[in-house]
Amino acid sequence: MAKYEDIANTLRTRIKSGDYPAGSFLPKQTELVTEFNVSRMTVQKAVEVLMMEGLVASKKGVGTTVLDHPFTTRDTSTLSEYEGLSWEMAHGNRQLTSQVIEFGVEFPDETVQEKLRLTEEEPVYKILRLRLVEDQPFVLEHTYMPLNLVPGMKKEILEHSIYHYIRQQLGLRISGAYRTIRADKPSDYDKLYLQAQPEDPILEISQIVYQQDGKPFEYSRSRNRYDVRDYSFLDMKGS
Amino acid sequence: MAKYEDIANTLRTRIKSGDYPAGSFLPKQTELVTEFNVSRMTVQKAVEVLMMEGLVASKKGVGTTVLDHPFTTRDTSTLSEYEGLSWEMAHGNRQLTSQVIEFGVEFPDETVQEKLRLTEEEPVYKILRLRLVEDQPFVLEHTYMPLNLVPGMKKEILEHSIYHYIRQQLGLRISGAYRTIRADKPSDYDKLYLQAQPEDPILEISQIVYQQDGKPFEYSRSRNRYDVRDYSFLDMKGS
DNA sequence: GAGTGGTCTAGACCACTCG
DNA sequence: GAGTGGTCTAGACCACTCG
Repeated sequence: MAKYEDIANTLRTRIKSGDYPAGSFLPKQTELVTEFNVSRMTVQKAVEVLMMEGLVASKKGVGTTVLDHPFTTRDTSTLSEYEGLSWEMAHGNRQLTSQVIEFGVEFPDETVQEKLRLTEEEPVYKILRLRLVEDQPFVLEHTYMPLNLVPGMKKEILEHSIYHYIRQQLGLRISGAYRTIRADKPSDYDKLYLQAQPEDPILEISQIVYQQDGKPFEYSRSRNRYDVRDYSFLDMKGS
Repeated sequence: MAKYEDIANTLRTRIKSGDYPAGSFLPKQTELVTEFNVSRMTVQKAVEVLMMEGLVASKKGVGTTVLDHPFTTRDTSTLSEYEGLSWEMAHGNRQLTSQVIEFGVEFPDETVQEKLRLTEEEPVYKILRLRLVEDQPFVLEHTYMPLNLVPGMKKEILEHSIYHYIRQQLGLRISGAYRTIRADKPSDYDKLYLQAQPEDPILEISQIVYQQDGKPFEYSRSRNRYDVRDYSFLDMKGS
């Protein structure tokens, strides 16, 4: 653990515990330098972390203020779609089960070729999973992954967490995801598996997930019942 | 303009122009030090900017790779909702018009009190605007702003860009926004103004926008026709 | 003018990856 | 062992804000 991460953690704890209340100033950088016995550059790196999280904001010539965003008081876990639902649910104490509806290998159609940057001869897994929370239909996930990047996929894995397998077994590292969110009318699949009525909207979150080297390794469309899911996030302006 | 910003701009240009093709390595940090005649810390700050933008990724002991994300080749303008639609449209060469349906002052209800952190005695503007693109209904925006933070709002301003006024005239600085995206059934308003059919889903993007000092100054719900709008963004993992 | 945060330097040590 | 990026130091100068 780097020093600046340590310091950021300490400061974050103090903010969340009310030690540095919202609206007050953080101690001056020179004070933090003496408290933690580090150079000012290191203090600044720590403060930058908190700025990225939306906890504080600095003004030249004035100081660094503790903000009062929703995220200051609420759970800090930015819901990351690619962490997988398993993670999300485990932390919410709700029981998630997965039902594998389709699992096969095929050559990608044009859309999948484009999203995953494959040729038509590079096969992909095609996966359709229904995810249930407390036995209620929650999300229908259409997933495509290139065989060569994610070898050894099994139905058993799909029934638990794909991401656990990808990270722990394959050692794949994720750099980020490109997401598109839209509203849609229910498809026949949605009506069947999500028990959506014809007039029930669907919230679709599609994403392309990238490895650290920039190669896309997952393209998925998550179709959510409109009444059980929204998507929230904090969008901080660059410094 | 800081040195590291200059360097980041130069490197970004080289990446987009194909000078540093996707998949290749960026020059080593020591090489960049000699080229730009700066210290390595400054080079690193520049590279960090590009990492945040999803253009490159570094690996210890290896080097910094140029990635091949959608954003590497496409327009880099991350659509920021709080920039206002006016900006977005001006850059897409599509004509945006605004129709003010409601504009008044009222005491906030409980929801608005909570979102904007106001007491029930602090009045807010209530604004309902229909925004049309090429004369087609596009978004219906319900907006609330506290009077004391945004004084002097006029109907004339609403017909153009609220954000231009807030930034240029009032000098307000924005730190970020908290957004929630969901799908919904059309309301009576949506049916009337967006010409939504009863079975047409609505994509709702609601946001609370914060000033630099952490005070919320706008709460809005943008109701979009499902067939003309989606919401895309790049979610990069923290370093 | 005094104090603040933002940037920058010229070094240093380290963990990591590769052959 | 040689090379890489990540972190850190102890200084320095600056633009900005405030009284």
